[in-house]
Amino acid sequence: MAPSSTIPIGELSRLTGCNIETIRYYERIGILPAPVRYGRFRRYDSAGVRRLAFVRRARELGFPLDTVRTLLLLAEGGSHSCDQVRQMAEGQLAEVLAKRADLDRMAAVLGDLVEACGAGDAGGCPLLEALSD
Amino acid sequence: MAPSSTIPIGELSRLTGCNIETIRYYERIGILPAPVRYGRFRRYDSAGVRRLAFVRRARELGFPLDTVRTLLLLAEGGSHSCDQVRQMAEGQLAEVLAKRADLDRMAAVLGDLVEACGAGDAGGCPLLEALSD
DNA sequence: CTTGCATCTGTAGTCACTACAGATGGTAGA
DNA sequence: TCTACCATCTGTAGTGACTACAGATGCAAG
Repeated sequence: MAPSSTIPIGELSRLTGCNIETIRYYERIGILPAPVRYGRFRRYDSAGVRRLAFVRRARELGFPLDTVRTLLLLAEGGSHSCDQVRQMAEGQLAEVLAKRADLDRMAAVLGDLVEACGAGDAGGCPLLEALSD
Repeated sequence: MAPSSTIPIGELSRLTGCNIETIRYYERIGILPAPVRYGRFRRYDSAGVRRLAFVRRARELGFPLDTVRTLLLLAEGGSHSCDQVRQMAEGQLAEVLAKRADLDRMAAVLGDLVEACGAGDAGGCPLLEALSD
C-alpha cells in the first residue's frame, strides 16, 4: 500500500522520456522534490513518476518552468483556482500564437528567397542580395 | 570618397534597430570587425551599417549566428556559391516549418484545454487533469 | 579478475543576448 | 565654476532550459 520507492532514475527516465541529467536538474532547481535514497541512489515511487510526467506535459505545451511550478502547486492543492489556471493557459496560448505568426513570416520570406535562388539568376545570388538590401 | 567613419555606436544602434550591447557582443564574437576608434570610441562607416543590417535581416529569418558568419563570407566573396546559400536557406526553412508544426500542435491542445476550462466543470480543473493524465 | 553498467557529484558549456557596475569624457545650463 | 547629464567604455555575470563532461563509486556477470 505504501508507495514503496523502488524506481531508479534510469527507469524514471525511460518511463517519462525525460533525460537523467534533466531530472537531476529539475531536482536541483526545486521542480521535483529530493527523492528517497538508498545509499547514494535516488529511488522514485509512482507519485514521482506522475509528477515528472506532469512537468513533461506542461513543458511540451511550452509553459516555462516557473509557470510549471505554479501549476504543480495548484494541482497539488486541489483545483479550486481553475480561473487562474485558465488565465495561465490563455497567456501561454497567446505566446504560442505570436511565435507561430513570427515563424509564418519567416517561412514566407524564406520560401520566396529559396524560390528566387532556384531560378538561376545571372550576376548575383538573389538571396544574398535581399539580405544586403 | 573614403568611407569616413563618423557614426557612433548609438547612431548605428538607431539606424539598424540593434541594441548597443548586442553590437559590442557581435564584435566580441567576430561577427562584426573591430571598427576604427577615435580615442576609446567606436566609429562606423556606411559599410559597417550595411554589414550589421545584413546580420539583422539574417537573424530575423532565424539563421543562427554561425550560419550568418558563413553568409557574410559568401556575400563578401562575390556570390559564386548560390547553391550553398540556397541549401542553407532550405535548411533554415525546414527548421522554421518544423517549429511551426510544433507550435501548431501546442496551440491546438492549449485551445482545447482553455475551452474545456471555460466550460466550468464540477469537481476538478480539466486542464490540470489533462496534465495529470 | 576485470569488464561493463548504472549511478553519483560538481562544474562548465550551449545560444543569443541582456543587464549590470563602475569609470571616463564632453557639453550645457545655473 | 560647478554640476548635471549624456554617451560611451570595459568587464563580468545573469537568463532559460537544458546538455555534456570529468572523475568517482559500487555491483553483478562472465
